[in-house]
Parts: sequence; C-alpha cells; structure tokens
Amino acid sequence: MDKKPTINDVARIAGVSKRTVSRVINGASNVGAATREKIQQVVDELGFSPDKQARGLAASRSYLIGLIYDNPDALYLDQVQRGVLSICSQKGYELVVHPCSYRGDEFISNCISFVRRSNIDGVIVIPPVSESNELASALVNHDINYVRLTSVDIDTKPNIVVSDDRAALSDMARYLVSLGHQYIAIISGPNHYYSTVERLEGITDTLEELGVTISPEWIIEGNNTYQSGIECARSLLNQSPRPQVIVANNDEMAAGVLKVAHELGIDVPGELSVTGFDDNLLASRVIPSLTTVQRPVVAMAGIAARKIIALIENKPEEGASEYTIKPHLIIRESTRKAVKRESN
Amino acid sequence: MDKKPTINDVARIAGVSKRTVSRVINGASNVGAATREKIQQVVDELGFSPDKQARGLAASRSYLIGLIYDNPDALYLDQVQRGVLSICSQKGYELVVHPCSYRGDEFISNCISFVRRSNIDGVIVIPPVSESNELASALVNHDINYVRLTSVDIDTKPNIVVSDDRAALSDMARYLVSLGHQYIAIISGPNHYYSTVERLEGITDTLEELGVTISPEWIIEGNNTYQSGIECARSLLNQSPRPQVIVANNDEMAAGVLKVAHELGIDVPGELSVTGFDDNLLASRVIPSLTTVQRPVVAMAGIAARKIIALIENKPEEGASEYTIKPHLIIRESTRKAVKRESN
DNA sequence: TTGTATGCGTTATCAC
DNA sequence: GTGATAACGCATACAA
Repeated sequence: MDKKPTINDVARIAGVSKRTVSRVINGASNVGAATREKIQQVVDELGFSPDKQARGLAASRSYLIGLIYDNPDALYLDQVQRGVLSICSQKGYELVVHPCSYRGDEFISNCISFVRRSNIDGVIVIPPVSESNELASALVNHDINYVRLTSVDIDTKPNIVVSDDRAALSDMARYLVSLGHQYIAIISGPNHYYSTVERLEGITDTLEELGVTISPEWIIEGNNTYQSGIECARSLLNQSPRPQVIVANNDEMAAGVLKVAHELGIDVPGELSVTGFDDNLLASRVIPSLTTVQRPVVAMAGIAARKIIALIENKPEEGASEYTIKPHLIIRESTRKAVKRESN
Repeated sequence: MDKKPTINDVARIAGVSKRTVSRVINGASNVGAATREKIQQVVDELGFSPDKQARGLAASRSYLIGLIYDNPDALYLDQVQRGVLSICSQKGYELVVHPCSYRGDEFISNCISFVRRSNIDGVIVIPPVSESNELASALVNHDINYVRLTSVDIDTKPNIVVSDDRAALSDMARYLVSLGHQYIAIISGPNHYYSTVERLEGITDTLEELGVTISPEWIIEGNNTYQSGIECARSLLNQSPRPQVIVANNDEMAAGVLKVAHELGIDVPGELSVTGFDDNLLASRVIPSLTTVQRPVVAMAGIAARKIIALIENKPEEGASEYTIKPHLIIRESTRKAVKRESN
C-alpha cells in the first residue's frame, strides 16, 4: 500500500513551498515558467491529485453536485445522470444522488439538510420536483446554488434549462393535421404540472390555428401511468363516433391506449393513430412502435451541469447563454394518414 | 444566513471541551451521564450535525459510497440506487454514482482514481462490471472496500450479493414442461458473462432432468439487445419445424422475438410461447405481456449497502450473513399450454 | 515571483 | 470521566 501523495510531498520533492504547488494546481498565473514546469512534472510523476475533502474544508467547497428527484422515469433519470456526469468528470466534480418524496412538507427541509450535511456545492433539480417554487425559494434563502430542468420559463436564466414542450406539441399538431386528421382526442396529464399545461396548450392552440376544433369531452386528464392510460382510452374509445387520433401526455399512457385498442380490436394505426411523449424505452419496442416526442435529455443535463458549475465558480457569463432546447418529433408506426369517415 | 454551528459552539455553550462533545456525538461510552445529557441537549437546540468533510479529513473517511456501473438497464440502475439509498440515508452515507466504460484497460485505474480522489469509503459494483475479477483484485490491492452484485459465487461472502439466476431458470424450465412443452429454443446471451452461463445451464440441465432434450441448433447466442433478439428470432422461426417456445436471456431480446412473431403472423402465445428475464419496464407493457423473471433488485441493493457499511465500519458479523437471493417467475400472457403438434 | 503562518471542523493521542 | 493539543491536507492573508 503506497499512501496517497500530498501537496507536501510534491513541495518537498520539487524543492519549493507548498504555497507554490498550490498555485500551480489551481492554475494561478503568477508562477515562474521554470518552477511551474518543475512542479507539474513532479505532480505527474507522483500521480498527485488534491484531496477533495481537505480542499473542501479549507475552501468550504466539496466538489460535490447533488441531483434531486422524485420517482422520475428511470430512463430519464439515467440520461440525466449521463449528461451531468459527462461534464462533471471533466471539471472535477462528483455527482451525489438524492431521491426525495415530493409530497409532504419535510421534503424541502430534507433537501436542505442533505445539502448542508455534505456541503454540496450545488444541486440540479429535475421534474417533477423542479416545478416546486417553494423548494426553489428555500434554496435561494439558504444561499444554495441550483439549476432546474423544466418546461416553463419559471426562473432566472442562469437557474433553468427549459425544454420547449409547447413547441414540440405544436409540431405534433401540425404533423397530425398534415396527415389529414381532425378527430383528435387528448389524454392529458395532471393539471397542476406546468409541463402538462404546456403540452396541452401547445397542441390545442395550434389545432385551433389550423382550423381544427377539438370537442371538450375529448380532452381528459390522466395521471401519467399505464393504468390511467388504459382507463382513459376505454372511455374515449367506447364513444361513437370515436376519435381517430389519441395524443397521450406520455409514452406510458400511450402504451395503455395501444393495449385497449388491441383488446377492442381497433387497428393501430389503420383505424386509430396514437402518439406519446418521452421516447421511452417502450416507445420503440411496443407494437406498433410509437410516434412520440424526444427531449434531448442528455444534452439538457449537460447544460445544467455547466450552469451549476458556472454558478459555483462564480462565472456568470458561462452560465447565462443557452437555456432553451426544443424537443423533436420521432415518427414511427403508430400514426398514419387519416381515412375518410363514412358517416359524419 | 445563520452559519452552521460547529463542535466548538456546542462545547462552548455546554461548557465542556470539544473532545467530550466528540465523544458524545460518536456514541463513546466513557462519558458521564450528566454531561452527556447536557451536551445532547445543546446539540439538539443548535441543530448541530458534524461536518462530513472535516470529519472525513480527520478520520480519513468520507461517508461516501460509490456506485460503479457500465450501461446497465436504466430500470435496474434505478432500483439499485433506491435500494442502496434506503439504507445509506439511515446510516448517514451518501451515494456517488460513477459510470465507466467496462471495455478498455484504463477503466480499472479510472475506478481506483475515482475512489482515491474523493476518498470514497467503499464501492458497490453492479453487472456487468461486477463480473470483472481484474477490477476486484485491483480493489483488494488498493485496500478499497467493495461489494459486488452478481449471479455467481465468485468472491468471499462479505463481498458479494448473489442472485441465483440458475435456480430461477430451473423453475422456468419446470414451468414450461408443466405446460406440456418440449420444442424449446433458447436465445442465450454473450458467453463470456457468468450470468449467461448460469441462466443457460439452469434451463438446459433441468430440461434434461425432466427428459426433454433440446437440439443444439436451437440454442443460439444473442448479445442482449433488441436488435439481436430480432435477428435470432428470425433464424429460429424460419426453421421447420419451428420451436413452440423461445426462452430469451432478457426482456429486450424477448421483445425482439415478439416483434418477429408479429411480422411472420405467428400468434403469441397461441403458436409460440416467449419468455424473458429482468421484468423490465417493457415486460408488462408489451402485447402480449411477457412471462419473465424478476430479481428483487431493491432488496439485493439494500443488502449490498448493509454489507459495504459493515465492511467500512469493520463489523464483520453484520456483513457475512445473508447473501443469496432467488429471483422468481412472473407469469403473464406470453406463455401458454402446448398444443399437440400435427406431424412429428 | 515565492514563502510563512494560520485556519477550516473534526478525530485521536496522551496526559490528568 | 475529562481536557489540552496535535494531526488531517489544503487554501489563503500577509509578508518578503
């Protein structure tokens, strides 16, 4: 067992003071070229890298970034982690995950104490927790850096990365109309989520613009689960006339729609087109594969990571630039040209 | 902004030395009952909790547990994180995630330096990385605590949690035979994984015991992807006579089988039974839903967390007990009683 | 451009 | 049982 080299070892071997070594490893400018090189060489030789804890203790930083979430889609979470980590590892940060239960009052104090306990330098918050303005203001009050991933412009530029769900569903509307559809039903999500409203309005507003009206009883509220998709689809598909398109708020519910259509002997996409949102693992595996919307989650998470680091290191210019990303349509098998309706 | 109270604050207010406070917060026995109570009271009042970094610097512990993985199923990863975190948070540890690319030589030094950099107290390694004995011995050499999740008994008891895949697939074989099946094909996984061999032998050995022979050309090797499932299914289902059952090494490939069967107009489960492994998100959503095997991943991860903490805190008795878990069959729609074959 | 001294919040060594 | 005091490895006023 060779012990980890410390800054003292480097200093001793290089024949300088540790202060100078500290300058070099932190990229300070005021160091002679010769000494710098000498020190760098010793650093490389020893494989020295500064101890994060000691460094943190001295500078009151931990080089730890927290990820706060509550029960998101597993695939989404995975993509977020990848995106964040690709940046973190470059910049010398580690990622600490912190699931919490969004419901309940203590979830906020829980998050705060999580940050406090481990001196987390900043947190990235993902949906649905990211929609909590209470959490956001608690973070502000406690002077904690944060970035939230969301679908609405609910915070200051350096603190959000937004996915323009509205625009994406507007595209979806245009696409469906271009296929000749007009009998469109929607299985929306829980109304208290911003994202739900964005998606819903994205589609309805655009349909209206295009002269397609959608009857109110064809817009129903699901809760984003498979089971809920099944129930909503049942109530929709047992009507007469029934819709020729069902736009679901996510892939899980869309999968539920496929299930019910299959039960009722309704051919998808022959008699019914179905769309989802997320581009889940499901989306491409299900039969027929789902036309859906893909958010570039990995990229968004990467941007969030850059922003949180900019915040931590106090470089506002780096964190303020890009912040909106538009998801894009993935067209697969579950949608098709409208067929002329016999009656009606 | 009220600053975080330190051990000094507690000591001062309680009118004792910090050494004594330290004793109390660490549950040392040699402290007078009166002083202990007094100190505890001040601690509660101030909401004091020891700073992890300082604590770690002094005791060379970080209270950080690392999770090492490479591109696992997202759902699996999510379940592992949940399981580990449920224990970690109780015991005051945080979880740091560390994806790595299993391929390549530097992945080992990468992992080691990850642990070193952040003074990670111990790591939990999940499949497929957990099958790397090279990594394991590197961890041993560097004196790093670890626990691996695996499906074979490849390490000492305190260092593994094993899922008995062999037994699970033995059950699967018995189940299929009980349905009257004998024309069984297998889409196996990459041979160099222990888990693949376990699953394959689990089923073939049991079939043999039961007097069902399986012809060698009906055992083919996929690579666990959807695409690979499709290719293998094609080659299997275009044979004549064709199998009445396809046992896939995981749900992804089983989904590929369903896809091909659908294309070829083969009814599942009427003409063909299909099984998977994992109980993926897919498994219950696909039509027909998949008969598959579910590993109690959350529970296993929880055990792994207990074990790694036992290792860290040097309490061997706690870490050595339970370590094998048997996955269980989930029977859904994709399997059915065998139909008599006309010819043959 | 370089070095000295001090502090960060805790644990651990030793003496009392 | 309790308390000074020295680590732990680094950053940072301040000085030279």
